[in-house]
Amino acid sequence: MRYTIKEQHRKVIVEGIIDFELSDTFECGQCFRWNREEDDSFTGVAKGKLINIQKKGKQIIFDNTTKEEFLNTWIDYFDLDRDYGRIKKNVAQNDAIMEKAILHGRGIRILNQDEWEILISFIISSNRAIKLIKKSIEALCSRYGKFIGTYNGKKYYDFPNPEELVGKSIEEIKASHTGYRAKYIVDTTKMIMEKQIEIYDLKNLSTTDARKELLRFSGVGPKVADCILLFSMNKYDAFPIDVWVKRVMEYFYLPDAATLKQVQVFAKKKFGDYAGFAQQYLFYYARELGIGK
DNA sequence: TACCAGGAAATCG
DNA sequence: CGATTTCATGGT
Repeated sequence: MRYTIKEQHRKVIVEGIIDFELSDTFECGQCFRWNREEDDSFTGVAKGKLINIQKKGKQIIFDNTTKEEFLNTWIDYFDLDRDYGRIKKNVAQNDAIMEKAILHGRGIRILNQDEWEILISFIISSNRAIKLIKKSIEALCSRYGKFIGTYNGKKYYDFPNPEELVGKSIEEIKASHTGYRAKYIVDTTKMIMEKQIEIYDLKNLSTTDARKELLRFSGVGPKVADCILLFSMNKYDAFPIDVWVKRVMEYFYLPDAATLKQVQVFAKKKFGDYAGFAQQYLFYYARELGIGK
């Protein structure tokens, strides 16, 4: 797929990107640090950079960046060189339910996010509402992350790296409203600093082996491990099962009160190597439908 | 007020 | 082993 790229005054204007909608991509549950502005653009920090993105007709405008950064960083981060048309065709098969879910989330792209940030973010996510997860992560960033810049009068901070978190007490971490997960964050940060697990090498392992390693971290269980694999390691056969996905699978495909194992086996058989994409379409669709409330 | 939230760890049988 | 209970905390 080819697009045209123009640069002017710290703005990069791109035409020709298909299968990419900002709200679908930023609100399908894979990320926590992108926020909608009043003009329906989105502002966020990723890769240590602060940008704002807006869609205007056929154009997508990346503000506060350069053409070089777009080519070197944002194409990869937004997964823009992947053919989502082919993915959607494969996931949809002849399933009317999946076709509806895909239509609703037609503009989803699975971001290539930082392993460490996703590790800590999803440890924080366990058993909490998304609004509160975002609140905790922002508190951690503004407290311990580097100041990146200001946009629309709002200050932005990078996600703190392991060096910036290590040595903080459980009580200090708790000040970011993490509750009992503070201990998991402290312990996991220590494991990273001691190089007990090389988080940035795990993507070179098979999904099964990388998952096994992730499960050694404090606060990482099956669901969080699958999120890390899918959202930061290109492991698209991972299928994270949270309360929403479990409910939507029970609603459409399986008996009520299905076990996690049943859901997992069914998803692997039905979606195979594309399970992660299917999961995102289903999660986003389930939340749209409000299934289970 | 009671219940629930993108679950995991500890404990039980 | 698999199944059940406990764990902070804020929103509704």
